[in-house]
Amino acid sequence: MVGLMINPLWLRTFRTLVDTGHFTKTAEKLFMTQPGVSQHITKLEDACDCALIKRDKKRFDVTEQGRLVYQYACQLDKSEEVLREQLVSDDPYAGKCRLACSGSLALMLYPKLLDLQCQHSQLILEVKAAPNQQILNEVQQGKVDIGIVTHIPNPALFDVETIGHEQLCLVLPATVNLAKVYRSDLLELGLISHPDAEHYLSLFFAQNSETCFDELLVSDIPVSGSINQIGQILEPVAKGLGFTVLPKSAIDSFHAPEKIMVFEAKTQVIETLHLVVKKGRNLPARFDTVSRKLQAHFNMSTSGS
Amino acid sequence: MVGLMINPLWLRTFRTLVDTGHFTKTAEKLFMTQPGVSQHITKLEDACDCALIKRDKKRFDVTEQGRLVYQYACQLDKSEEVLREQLVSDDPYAGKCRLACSGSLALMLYPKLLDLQCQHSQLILEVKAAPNQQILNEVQQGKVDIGIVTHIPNPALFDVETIGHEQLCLVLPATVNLAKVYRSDLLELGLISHPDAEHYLSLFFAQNSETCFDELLVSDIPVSGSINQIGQILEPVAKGLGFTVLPKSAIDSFHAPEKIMVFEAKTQVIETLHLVVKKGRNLPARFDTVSRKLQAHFNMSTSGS
DNA sequence: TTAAGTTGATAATTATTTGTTATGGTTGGC
DNA sequence: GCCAACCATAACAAATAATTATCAACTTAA
Repeated sequence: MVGLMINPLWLRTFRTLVDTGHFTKTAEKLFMTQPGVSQHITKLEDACDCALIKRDKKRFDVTEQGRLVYQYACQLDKSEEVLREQLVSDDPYAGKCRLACSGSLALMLYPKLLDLQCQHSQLILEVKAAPNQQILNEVQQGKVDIGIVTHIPNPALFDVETIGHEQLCLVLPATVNLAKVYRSDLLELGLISHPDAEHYLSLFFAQNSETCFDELLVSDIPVSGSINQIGQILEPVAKGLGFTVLPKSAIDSFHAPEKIMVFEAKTQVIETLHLVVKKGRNLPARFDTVSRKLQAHFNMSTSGS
Repeated sequence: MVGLMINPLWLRTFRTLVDTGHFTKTAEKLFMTQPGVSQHITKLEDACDCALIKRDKKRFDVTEQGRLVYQYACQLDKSEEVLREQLVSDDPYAGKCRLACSGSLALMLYPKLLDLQCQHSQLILEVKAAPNQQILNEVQQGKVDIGIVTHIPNPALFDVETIGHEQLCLVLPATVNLAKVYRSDLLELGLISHPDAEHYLSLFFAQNSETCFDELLVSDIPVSGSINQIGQILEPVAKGLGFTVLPKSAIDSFHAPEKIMVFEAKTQVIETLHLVVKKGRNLPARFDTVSRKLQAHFNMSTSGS
């Protein structure tokens, strides 16, 4: 490791030295004395470990390395200016937005968000599919900026806002083909599990406990398969290997709907979606843009269905 | 203007602080004391004129601005590393090469040099067409790295190397169509001038003084037009508006050769091409690459014709 | 709840760095 | 050849940075 770091002050001096071609004029321009300029150049040359100018009598030529350093100095200047601009301006259409949500939501939302990114190419969207608890953790740790979860978290740690609803459906293989589904059917088939399966299922049972699934516990159901890729969850179901629970939106996009059967529950199981942000964090303007886009989506889909 | 400049040392501290999440650990890692870390962060925040971390009891969260500055720090780190690499390595296939030569040479050489750039995309070629004297000036001032000129300049100021030859030709409108051209013809037509026309013409007269152009002086010839774009010089000649002198290579590429007539002089007028570099400047390796390419071109064209 | 042990902020002091003045050696113009 | 301009070096003063010492707030464990 080299002891010296390149000091931007030296770079500024070097830059004006190259521009003016005179040590004395550089000193004047930068409101410093001539020996100061000499010293800055010496320091910079030490830090770069090479000659930046070739001193020839009274004149000097910029060396090859000097040119590179000059270029670097210009670039640095520019970068810092850009940074300063970024620091003060809160551009609603530029910057990175990191969102975490369930796989099924990601499937729905990412295309919408990419539309937004197409309109504003400076707006970078990063969507991560994760189970509820992980979303909360990552929001808390600052690994993502906003999360969408299905139950209201600790209000001491998060700022929460409701943004939409999702209907949960029980999906079985089409081969089952029953008018009514009993607990024995589920126990026989087994669950095709996924990151949110247990949570969804417990909601389902809770709201339908007095119909066909009397007193069924999630822990009673054997797991007959598992996959954490939203697009593939229904594959084993279509093959008759088990059942699962998923939001309606995720089922609608399945490529072979004739091979699965969606069970119509007595009472619809609706899950509320909450936008969560780490408590006390005031997000920059671009998150409003994204948030508005999300809300537009959910308003449209609820009024549309 | 903001008083404080962003110090890379503060940035390094900030970066490790964000990475570790602890002031104390940062201090250990950077072989400094804990108050030093605190001070660096404070300084950096002052320089950025905004909070970079949000102190919450013992923990802290990186603010939006903090993220930007962190990103900036990483970028800076990378840049400096790249610079240091560039400073030590003398890559024969990367960097900028600025060449100045006559317009006709540029016409010939630039495509060849672009071939080189296609092979090595890091090698940036900048070719500038200029008259002889300007080339020498710019080489001297360091505005271009190498020049190609047609007469040997002051050896105290330049390092010179011969790299090739060019035949000069007198070009007249095809309508003239004479077996022999006399001084009166030239005086009547007038010269279509271009940056090197006077120089070329004086060479021509000097070597053919005892044939048809007895004692003709360049200053005697009226100028009937002028253009500094090599590709367009022959247009007025083709239209019968005047004559000019050009290197053979430039004439060969004219789109309407039937409208012009190249005068066959008694003694061929050959001009020697010299590669010039500012005296004492030792060029980096990439100039060897370019120089070799140039030499290959001239060797090929002389052996080929 | 309290006591011990961390952790980060602040103040005071010391060390280092930076910038200035003073000075001298070359160079180039007249 | 002399004078003025220019840059380098040295010595010193000013400013800055790092350290030690200390304190307050929180965490953990008894």
